[in-house]
Amino acid sequence: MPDAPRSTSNAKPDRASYANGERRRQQIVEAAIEVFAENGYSGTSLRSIAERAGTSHVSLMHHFGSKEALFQRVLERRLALDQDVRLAAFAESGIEAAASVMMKRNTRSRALIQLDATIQVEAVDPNHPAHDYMKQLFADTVKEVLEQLHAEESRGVIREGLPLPVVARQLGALIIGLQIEWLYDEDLDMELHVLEFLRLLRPAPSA
Amino acid sequence: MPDAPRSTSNAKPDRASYANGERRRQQIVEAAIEVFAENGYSGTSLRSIAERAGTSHVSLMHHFGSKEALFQRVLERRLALDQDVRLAAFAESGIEAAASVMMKRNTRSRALIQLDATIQVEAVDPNHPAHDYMKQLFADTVKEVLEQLHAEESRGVIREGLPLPVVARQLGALIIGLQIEWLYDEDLDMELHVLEFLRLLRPAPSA
DNA sequence: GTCTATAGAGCGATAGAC
DNA sequence: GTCTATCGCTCTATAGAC
Repeated sequence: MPDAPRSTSNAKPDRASYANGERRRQQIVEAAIEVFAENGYSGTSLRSIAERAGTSHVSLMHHFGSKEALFQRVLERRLALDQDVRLAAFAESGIEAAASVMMKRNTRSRALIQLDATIQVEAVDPNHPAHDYMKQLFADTVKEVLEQLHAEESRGVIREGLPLPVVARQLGALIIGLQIEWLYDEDLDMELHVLEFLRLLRPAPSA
Repeated sequence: MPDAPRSTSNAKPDRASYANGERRRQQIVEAAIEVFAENGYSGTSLRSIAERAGTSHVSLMHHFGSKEALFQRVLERRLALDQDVRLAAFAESGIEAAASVMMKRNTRSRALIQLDATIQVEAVDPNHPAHDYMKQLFADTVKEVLEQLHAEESRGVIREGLPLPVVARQLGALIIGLQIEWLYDEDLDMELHVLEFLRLLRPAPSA
């Protein structure tokens, strides 16, 4: 998702305030992430988002057309936000380093974690606007992790003979659960718990 | 919370239909579990519960006084529902058998799993009526599991030198995450994933 | 203990002035 | 692009008849 013509900062506004409209929309999406995270889709009102964004619910309707359309923009933004981190992390550094980077980063953004957790559970309903999105995300994540695990296995970093598809799902589920528990207690060291799990997969318990 | 005078079963109704009122309340709580599970606390209306229970929302107000009071009854019932299983399972059969029983049983009750997942996430908000309840439940669970793990360690069922407090939390988080993923795909074998995790803890990978 | 009626508030969405 | 006003709907909760 390219960044759209941005005529702020140093370039002069090339016509009128189209760029300002874009900036406004981004501010609103940012506020919407927080409020949707805290209250879920059905629990969130346009008025409450508008209040946090410093505008009116009519303005939201003007910019996005409907509550659901705004929510879809939130989902897109959320996906875009971690895809760079994800790609960079998984690239070639191994699953431990990747997990480390990802968990460290997540620890820094409560809104994102809460958004994930809230939507994951709410979107269990097949009629929820994020249901298909979420199903796809689960499937993609397991697939990505599984590929990494296979690579690690052939590199000898993890033990042979493990049921890798099961391990991949375990890792995904572990992260989901840890994030929820972390929302109750931010002192929980998510990175540690993930890394310790990966340690269990290593070849020689030669301690 | 003692069980209030119950004049059902063998004692004759000592006056009129007080016992019927109690049965009615139980039916309503049963319906409420399902609806709260599907829509969360804030997403659920008294009218929708009343509809499923075959009565009116005014009747709910009459029996429970408020939406929040009804919700508290739901939480109590949910806790009572698995405490028997929990005690029986954890008693002395070892953590693998306990996990097996618990995951098998959970697989049979979608409403309970969805209720857990929904409330766990929604109650992250400190103002949520189930926030303290949930925090307590997390803490109790980790403590219970940790005790079991210590027992297993001294019995030699699991490897020595593992960071048991971390393992206990991992197990709790794993189950939370698995239950959420299961809500998207009931073919997911939760029991298998938990048992495979416990296998990782065993002493000799002499396979 | 269940009914109808209603209060009082919040919701998503629309219309039209500026 | 933002404003006020409003529609039609749903919500929790209460009042009072039967």
